[in-house]
Amino acid sequence: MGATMKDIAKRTGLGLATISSYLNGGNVREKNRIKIEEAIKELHFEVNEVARGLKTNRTKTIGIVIPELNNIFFAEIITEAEDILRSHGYATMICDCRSDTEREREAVEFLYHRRVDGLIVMPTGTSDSGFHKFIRAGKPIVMIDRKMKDVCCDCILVDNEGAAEDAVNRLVRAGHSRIGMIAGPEDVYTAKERQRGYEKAVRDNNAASDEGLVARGNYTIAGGAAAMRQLWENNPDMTAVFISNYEMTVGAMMEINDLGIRVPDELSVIGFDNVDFAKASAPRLSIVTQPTAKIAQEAAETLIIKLEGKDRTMDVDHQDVDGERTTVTVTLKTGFVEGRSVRVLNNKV
Amino acid sequence: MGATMKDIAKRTGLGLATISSYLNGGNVREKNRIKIEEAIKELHFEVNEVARGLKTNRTKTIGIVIPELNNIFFAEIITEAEDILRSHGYATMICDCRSDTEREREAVEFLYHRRVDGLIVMPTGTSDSGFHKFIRAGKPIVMIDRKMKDVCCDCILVDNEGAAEDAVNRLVRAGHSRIGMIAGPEDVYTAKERQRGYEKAVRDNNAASDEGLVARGNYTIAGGAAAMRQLWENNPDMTAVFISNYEMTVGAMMEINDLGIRVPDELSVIGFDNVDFAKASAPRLSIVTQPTAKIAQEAAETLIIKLEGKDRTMDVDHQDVDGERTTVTVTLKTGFVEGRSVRVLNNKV
DNA sequence: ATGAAAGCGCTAACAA
DNA sequence: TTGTTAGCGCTTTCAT
Repeated sequence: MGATMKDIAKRTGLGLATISSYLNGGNVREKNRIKIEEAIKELHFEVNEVARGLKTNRTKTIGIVIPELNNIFFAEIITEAEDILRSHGYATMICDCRSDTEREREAVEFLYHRRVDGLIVMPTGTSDSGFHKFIRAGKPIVMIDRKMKDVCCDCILVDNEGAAEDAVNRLVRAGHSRIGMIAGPEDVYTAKERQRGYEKAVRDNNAASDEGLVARGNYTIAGGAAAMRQLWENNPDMTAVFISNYEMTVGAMMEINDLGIRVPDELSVIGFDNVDFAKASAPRLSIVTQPTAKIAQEAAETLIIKLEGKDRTMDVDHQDVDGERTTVTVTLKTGFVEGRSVRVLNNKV
Repeated sequence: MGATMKDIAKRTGLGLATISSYLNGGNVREKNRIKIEEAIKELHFEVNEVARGLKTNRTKTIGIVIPELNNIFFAEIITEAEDILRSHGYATMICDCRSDTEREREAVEFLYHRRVDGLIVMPTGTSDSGFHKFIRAGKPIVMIDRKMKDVCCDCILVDNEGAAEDAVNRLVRAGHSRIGMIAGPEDVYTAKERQRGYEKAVRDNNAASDEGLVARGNYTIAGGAAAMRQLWENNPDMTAVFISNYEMTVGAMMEINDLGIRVPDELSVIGFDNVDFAKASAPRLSIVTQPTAKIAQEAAETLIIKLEGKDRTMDVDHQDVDGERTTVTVTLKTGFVEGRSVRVLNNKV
């Protein structure tokens, strides 16, 4: 179909190596450069990245594995990461595994077959879904949001514990002491951390710490709604609630509306993650926000450095005990957007 | 790194062709089949899709170009499409062009270089962003959501006009006659269609049709908010409003809350697209919904048929005047989710 | 059913 | 700097 380097060589009377050198930024005599450029234009030549990939054993493609693409938190990260990667010449193959461990394993396998150069993963399960294959092949992995003990790779995390602690502290400073929490699944890394932050703040402030004040919502809308109802029914004296992810925030708000609970008069609320949703709620919700753009940026750049710097970074002090390159764990700070969903009960503030 | 077909050949004492035949589902003597399978297992052989792609000139990869990935409507479509494509062995390369025509052109170019087999596009601009290259190369394109006159490809559309008309008719049947609309950008296909539907319904029902009843919100949250304010201030007698996409629905709700407008007592509202948001609003919003899964399914399947059926479908009655394969345009029906945001003013219902 | 060999479009080592 | 040549791992004739 399209013209090949051979065609350019023939057309210009030059050798293949010269064309290749030109295409890869090597030195070519001015005169020849012009000839080549003319030929390229006339023949509509475009490098065949597939052939190049076969030869170099690098596809310039990154695999991304995420739990849910139609989840604003993940989608924002992907958007940004894809943008950065593409600007560096990397294509991204995205696989949505619908929060299913088995699908995650399949996706990793699929991407391995496709010979992607590296992986960005927000792991769903706690077990190795085939990541070791990549590690063994010397292909870098960056994990986002969750950390896995037995996989040696870079991690970009968020200070979930601190975020939850801060949210609860705000409620305490506003005078609340019976504060509920809608927690995520017990087996999810971020959920555990957020719950730990809540518990720490409750403890440190001598706030009420009944078991009944924590309801589990499983990070889903329906779960958030059910948890909200449960909290409300079991804790007549609860004056505030902290909801620990976006989906559950949506679900809780649905339930709050259905139950006719007045926010913040009857119940103060701090939610999670989605500024737009928070603003569109009545009243505007106070929420913890995650630095999605920053996460994506760190992930993409970490990966690119590993990929491009392979030759340079092999000196001794960049290696760890196993002789592998050192891995980095970055923990980013969360933000907070003030709304009108927290009632001030006293003047401690 | 990994084992190649050659290794399998050596190991089994068979020829390359036999291995290839086995891998591609050809006939292989039982005895040899077993030998091959053993060797594959022992050597951890995995087909190199890159090499295969170079040889066959098919990468088994589909490019997807969308305006915004962090837009729930598009994200839902992508999720579903990616799933279907992957189950057929196709990888997807997603490019988010941030609703920018120039970025869209770059993305199409990028994907062309990557030699993707086909394209799924939700076009941002009105001009050909390099699609002709694909058409010329015989690579199929499926357009979603918007149609472009000068690009010959399959289209999966939604009955936007009908959806808007239906929404307004519902308001009319509830007794409203001064109905506002928050419209999208003048140059966007779907926006024009939705506006046409509104206008048709207004006309057919002899409802008020002042120019001032249509405000333009540009499909953004901020735009929706501004448009809502404008409508409210300029139309003291307006009793209902139809908002024609999701982002503007969010923006309008923000503004409605800020202005303290009571829904549906003071203003009836019909929004667009996101069921979760609609349910989490107070009161629950009535909205037009789009069949995202169906759209994705139609798009993915249309593309796969074109791709796999290339040899079979070349008979005469599948060709159009240009000698190209016929193109299909599918128009899907929208749905409607009833909330509590429409006040019934009479008993026409 | 199987083997031998050519070649997809590119890069890279070596020679000139 | 430039040309020659040998593969990268696979599919695909063409024989056998």
